[in-house]
Amino acid sequence: MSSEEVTTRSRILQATLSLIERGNVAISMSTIAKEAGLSRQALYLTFADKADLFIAALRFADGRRGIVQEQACIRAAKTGTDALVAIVDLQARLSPAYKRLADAFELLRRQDAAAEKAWQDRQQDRLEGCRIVAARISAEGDLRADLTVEAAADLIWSTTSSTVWDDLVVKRGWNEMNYRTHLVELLLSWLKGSS
Amino acid sequence: MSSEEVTTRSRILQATLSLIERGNVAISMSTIAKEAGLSRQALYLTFADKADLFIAALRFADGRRGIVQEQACIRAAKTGTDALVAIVDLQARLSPAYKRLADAFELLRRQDAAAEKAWQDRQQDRLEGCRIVAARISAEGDLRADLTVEAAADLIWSTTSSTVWDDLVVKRGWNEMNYRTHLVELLLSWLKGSS
DNA sequence: CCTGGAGTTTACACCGTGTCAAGTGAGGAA
DNA sequence: TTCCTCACTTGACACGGTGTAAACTCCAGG
Repeated sequence: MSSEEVTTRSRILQATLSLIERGNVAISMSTIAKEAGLSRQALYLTFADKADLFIAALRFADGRRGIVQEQACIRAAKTGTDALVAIVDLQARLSPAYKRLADAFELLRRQDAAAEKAWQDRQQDRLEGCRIVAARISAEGDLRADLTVEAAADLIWSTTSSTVWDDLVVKRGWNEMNYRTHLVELLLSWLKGSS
Repeated sequence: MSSEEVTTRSRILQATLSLIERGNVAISMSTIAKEAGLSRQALYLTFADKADLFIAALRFADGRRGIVQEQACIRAAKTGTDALVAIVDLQARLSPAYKRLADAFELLRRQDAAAEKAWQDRQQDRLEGCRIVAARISAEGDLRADLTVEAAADLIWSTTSSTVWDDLVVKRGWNEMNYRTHLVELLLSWLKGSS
């Protein structure tokens, strides 16, 4: 179970992620096979189908970055407000790579229920993180009285999505600094409420 | 040029939109032809290719709803703040149909430059609307001093996207009322700024 | 009458996915 | 050494999607 072990499986996953991260959008099984130095058929010896391969690639990518560890950092923040900053921060750092993965999954999700589920599970994890932070802010008395923790979590979750990141940073050319400060301001002014 | 005229072209476009709005995601030329009561080849007599057809369908949909008229309503609002409410309101009403169109375009945009451009043009129109509203809010002295009109417009634009609407209303089950009040609060508290 | 336009059928080339059958080659066990 | 097995290769196929082409039908207008 050494993480450095080079199995055929890991070579395929590496090749897949390499293609995804290179921004190559239409990725065929042939392309992946070529990238991994294998025949197209060899992919089907390890993975049931394309969706199966991509789901494995998703988990592989999550494992390679320390997603769990990153999320622990959010939990370790001193206050709920700091945790919110950490969420925005994490999103600013991870979104470039995430966006590519999301794009690669876009086609597959519509056709394959398992791929859709894998993607939703991942979103669910992020939502769970947002919920915890919203609960902390509430517990610390920083949440406007007329907001529920649920509503706060949902809105934090949706505004810190990689789609919004893409709109602002990629499409509108914001730099990372602007993204972080403005998103934190946006959410905090709403959560704490004073107007 | 009667808008009620039933040409082959309009029958094809109707059929296409009907399939898109029915939530049918994988739409093939065969399916459209069947829906329109024509042979698959007939589609190619009117449209160069699938992207061409979908771009026409996009414009057709925009024309059928009075998009231009709707946007005039935003301009007609008494204050910049009212205009912002109108934007959120419009988005709440149009997003269900928009989201379907966006999904149908998702696949095409990656492959066809013209389809990508048509979609971007449309996004650009909405951004332009946000810019005008941001400028009005600024002119009326309601914009926080440390915010530029550009930044305000960008953030209004990205948080009122149909993706955020989908996240909140479809995925998180918000009702229209919640979506509208919370989004307006979110944006106004940030724009006017007091914390 | 006959011509052209709109639409039809049938066929093809090309590509992507997924399956199948037969072959190869290297390493381990007897 | 021989034999077996496992991982992998090659080549073929069915299926479905896009886009092109040729030939046929049908009908209205000159």
